[in-house]
Amino acid sequence: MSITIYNTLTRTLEPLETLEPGVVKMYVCGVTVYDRAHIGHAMSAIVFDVVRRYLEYRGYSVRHVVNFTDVDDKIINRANELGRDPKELAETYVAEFLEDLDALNVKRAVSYPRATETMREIQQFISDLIERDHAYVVDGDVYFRVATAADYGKLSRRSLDDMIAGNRIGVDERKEHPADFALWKAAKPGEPSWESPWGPGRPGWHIECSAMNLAYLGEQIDIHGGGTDLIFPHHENEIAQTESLTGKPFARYWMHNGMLQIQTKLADGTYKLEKMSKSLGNVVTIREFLVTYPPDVLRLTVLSSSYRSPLAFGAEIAADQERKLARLRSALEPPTGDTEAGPAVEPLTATIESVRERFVAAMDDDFNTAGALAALFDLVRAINTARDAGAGGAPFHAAQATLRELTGVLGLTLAMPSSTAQQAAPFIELLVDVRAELRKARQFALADMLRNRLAELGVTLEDTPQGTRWKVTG
RNA sequence: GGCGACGUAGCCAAGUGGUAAGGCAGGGGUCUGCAAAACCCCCAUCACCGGUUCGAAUCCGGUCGUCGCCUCCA
Repeated sequence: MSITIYNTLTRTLEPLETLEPGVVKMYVCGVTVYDRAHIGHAMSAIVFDVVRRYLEYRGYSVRHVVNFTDVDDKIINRANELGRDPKELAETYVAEFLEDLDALNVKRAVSYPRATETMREIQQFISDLIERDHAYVVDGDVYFRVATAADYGKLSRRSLDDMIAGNRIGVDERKEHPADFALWKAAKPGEPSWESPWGPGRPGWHIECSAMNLAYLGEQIDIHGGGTDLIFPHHENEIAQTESLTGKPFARYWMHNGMLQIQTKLADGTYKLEKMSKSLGNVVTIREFLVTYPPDVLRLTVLSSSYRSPLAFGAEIAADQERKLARLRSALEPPTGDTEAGPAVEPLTATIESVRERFVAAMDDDFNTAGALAALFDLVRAINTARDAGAGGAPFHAAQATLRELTGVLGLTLAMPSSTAQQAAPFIELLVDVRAELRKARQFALADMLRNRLAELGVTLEDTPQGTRWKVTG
């Protein structure tokens, strides 16, 4: 069995065949750093983090590159509003975003090139396109000549005729074709600019990704990723630029994640989905999210559905995911017996291998994380059942190790929520001991009061035959 | 208007020709001083209409609905 990937370019599922055996060159479009990143950005990062982790699990070495667009109108406008330097502002958001990714357990890419630090390569790329008549200069701007790009529109399935027909009023008349797009923009007064053969200016958005791919990964790559909103024009234009220059197919597999949407419950009990946008005032930044929920909650939400579909998110969904997480963690509770053979253990041992097979089969099928999770939940049940039956020792721990390993491939930490709990632990244990004495003395009213008060503080007590366990849930 | 994606139980959702995974919520049990957790059992015919087929959630056509994109500059 091999890994199959849904390729937006062909709209089909294709087996993964890398350019170089055992190596996957993967480029994912990052963010324009003009504001704090939101959970939609996080979704995309998580999706491709899981792709990377799984490819690594299957033995590939993944050369993962993610860009930061750090010069752009939105950044300049924002910097002007705040009275700050655009580059300095952008780097602030870069640093914040990288911290967010760490908090979300997203593995860092191999490199994070910035547009402003790839300027020489970008200019070279543009020069080469001009030289080959794929681009032209007008008043210090440089435009890509779309008519010269073979198969322009093949990714987004549009034709140049459609684009002319559907064009809005006010097309720049200096452009040869309405669909021609800027490779280089002449500087306006007060804007950050770089010297170039065409005069001072800055790069267009699309060219930076083409140039970075060429500089960091070469003429051809295996996987190019991003959100579905980038299919047109961004990725379409990247293809036009790169393939016009190299004459070779650019990315073998184009992967696109669906957009995150906000679900809200209406007064009449029904639900509605909306895109997350500033105008609707429903943007949730990663920072805001992490104040309320553990990072695994967002990851589990992403994993629960297909990466290609729109992702619903809201308070109710997050609460569901938290309970799912608790269930996954329940299988990591220690054994209560030590039976290592016989009917208490045999079903568990059999389950381990079948679960791993189902996990791999699901993930091989275009990273079907929801199917993979279903297999893991069956392992959870098998472990809990075996524990109830008295299983322990090596077979039991092997099952738990498998669960940890496979959830780890998905990037879940299964960590308990609080770190402050560590400091409170001695005090909680003191109360648990006192309560144990009360129960022994059959002072149940007082014992229950202790349990209830601790619950209000976010500490849950569970009485088991082996004694009382406590965990932080708040 | 154009291009594309999608519509599976209260919620999230897997499943692309052979009679619906998984999780949450809900109901009933076991266990427990009572709980909690865990375990067992129950809970859908796949937006609608028509067609192809021995057989369709799964293929084709249509209807309704949801979502994304339709370019910076303007």
